[in-house]
Amino acid sequence: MVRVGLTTDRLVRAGAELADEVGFDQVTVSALARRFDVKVASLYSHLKNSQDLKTRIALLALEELAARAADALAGRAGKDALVAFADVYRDYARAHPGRYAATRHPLDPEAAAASAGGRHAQMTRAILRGYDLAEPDQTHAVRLLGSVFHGYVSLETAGGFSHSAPDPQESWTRILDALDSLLRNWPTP
Amino acid sequence: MVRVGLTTDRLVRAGAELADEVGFDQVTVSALARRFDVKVASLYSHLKNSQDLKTRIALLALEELAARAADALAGRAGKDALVAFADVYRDYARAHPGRYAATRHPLDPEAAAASAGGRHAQMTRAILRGYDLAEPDQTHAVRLLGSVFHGYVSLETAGGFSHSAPDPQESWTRILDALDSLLRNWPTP
DNA sequence: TGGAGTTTCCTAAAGCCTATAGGCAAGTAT
DNA sequence: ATACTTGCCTATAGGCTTTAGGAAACTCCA
Repeated sequence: MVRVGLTTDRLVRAGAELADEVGFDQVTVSALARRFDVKVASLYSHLKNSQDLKTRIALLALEELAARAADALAGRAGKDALVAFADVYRDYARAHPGRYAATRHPLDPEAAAASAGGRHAQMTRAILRGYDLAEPDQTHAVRLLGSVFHGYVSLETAGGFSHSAPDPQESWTRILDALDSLLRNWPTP
Repeated sequence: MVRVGLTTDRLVRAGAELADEVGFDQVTVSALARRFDVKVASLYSHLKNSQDLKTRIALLALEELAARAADALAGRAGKDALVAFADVYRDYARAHPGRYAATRHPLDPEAAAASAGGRHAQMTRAILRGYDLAEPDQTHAVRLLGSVFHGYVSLETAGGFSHSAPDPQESWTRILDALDSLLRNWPTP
């Protein structure tokens, strides 16, 4: 009996790769076992169950994304920061569609609390420091930015904009221009 | 042997209800058979397979949503139309989370072509007639609106805004105000 | 009205996935 | 070298999908 050296960490990282290749929904304990050339039951010493695997992949993806976003934000402000931050999301989703899908995986409250989710919100708020928005408008703007980033990336990766002019990159650029303009001229009722 | 009177249509409608109750991902041929108190194999005379069921539920939801949107748009223009249209999406997603999730289900090209997807895009364009946007900015704006609506609704139903002030309804209203303002002052590079 | 034909639902079975229990061997510590 | 722990195994059970083939219920026409 050869020991392959399975660990929870290796399994989760391989699961993330698998997600990018076949889609997050298609990530199964069976497929992962196949990838390590190991029997399925062996994985259950390292993973509680299938749900646990998916949750851990989601947390990994959220961490990765937060790290890239933090990196992109360093030393930038205003529109520069806005665009860099937005690009991180879009680029990550295009390079790692399965991982990105994982970030949309519903987390139970404890997992959510332990996740990088809070950092994402904090970074969005940091971007808004470059604009002049007081509460509660700042929160409204945080929610708007989150919606646009997630919505655009989600529709684009789902193929919603494919095969139709103009180029999605062009729309993305112009939408970020528009958001910048909107944040500088946020309407008060 | 009692005949229950299964038809593709009844199955799809029941599948949509099931989706709203247990989530679109949990819709299975087995669960549907259970609901009709019928053996699983019996459904395969009416449905090609599990994928077929999900696709049909997606098409049903897209139709319903398009019908409601068309209704909301009738006799409205400008911001009035924008808000009414957006509310249709949000209200539909909150009332029918499973069906809404179904509308995000990837469709193969033929199904997509036969779907109400095109009408949704057309209606978004119709809203923009109340604003002064020439191509390609109109398309950029269509994509922005689609992203915001889908993104916000998706994050909200995923619980992203729950248990945090301010009220999501308030953010929604202010975001629509902001979009209206943005569309009236669309920046040109 | 009484088949003939069609439709609807059934049983049976195979394949894949999740999950648990219990066992043996490879590594580790004394 | 022996005892302990850990890692991966076999075996098993239950659920979902899908196909094949059969029998009962409905329909339609002579």
